[in-house]
Amino acid sequence: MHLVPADRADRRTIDGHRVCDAIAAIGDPGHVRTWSDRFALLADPNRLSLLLALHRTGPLAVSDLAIATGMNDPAVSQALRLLRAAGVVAGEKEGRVVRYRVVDEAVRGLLAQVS
Amino acid sequence: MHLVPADRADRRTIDGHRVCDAIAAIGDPGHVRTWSDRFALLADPNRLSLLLALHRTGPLAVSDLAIATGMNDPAVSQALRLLRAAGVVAGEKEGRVVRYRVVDEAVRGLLAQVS
DNA sequence: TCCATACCTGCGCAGGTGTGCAGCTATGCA
DNA sequence: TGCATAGCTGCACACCTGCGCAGGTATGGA
Repeated sequence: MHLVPADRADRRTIDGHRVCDAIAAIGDPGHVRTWSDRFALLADPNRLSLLLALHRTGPLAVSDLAIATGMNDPAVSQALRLLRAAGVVAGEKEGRVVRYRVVDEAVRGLLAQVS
Repeated sequence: MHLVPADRADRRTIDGHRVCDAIAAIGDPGHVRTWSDRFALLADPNRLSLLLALHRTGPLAVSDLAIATGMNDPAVSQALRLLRAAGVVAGEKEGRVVRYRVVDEAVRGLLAQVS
């Protein structure tokens, strides 16, 4: 199998066959991108705190999240907007209170690994 | 239990008791930081590609990683330096070839979730 | 000794990201 | 109707990060 793209087929390899294995292991670039984007959402301490709180204690209001994390309201709001745009959390409006929860299965799997 | 720090004890809560649950759920800030740093290492498509290649095909040389990912050598080198400084990968020198592998258990767990 | 190779490092730039501030919208109650 | 509260948004700023380029170090062979 020659999985090496033509534009770099002339470069010297150390272990030629393992290069092909590596390319197969990496797989679809779009898929890799999807996962790196997911990891990026968890890469901020504030966002990770929000997600851990939501994941382990269930639906929470924005104000309560702000108090629990020590962030101020706009910061929480913007973080949740980002997470909502990515489909990681969803908010349910009850009167003037919005309670958020984690809805992405892949992210829940990652949060479960945070011991 | 009153887990809310004094500096924000006067703020209004929506669900008072759940705030305490949330604070307990978040846990030690240092621990959260450790994990967000870990996620940050996986948040770059190039670094994630390198780690997936190393994780699924075993030890690989820098040049081969460069060919497999389409990066050029300095970029691979710098990425590996970052990962090595974080204790995620380790390199073994054989002559003038350095083969890297993933040595961090937590990261291996995360990589295993990348289906 | 000389050279090619494998890898590493420093530097500078472009691009993205988190945050605070001020102000806006919308809901509920008196 | 008037007001306080919950939440959202826009903007400007400082900060960080990834990358390419050029050049440096170390190993192995002619």
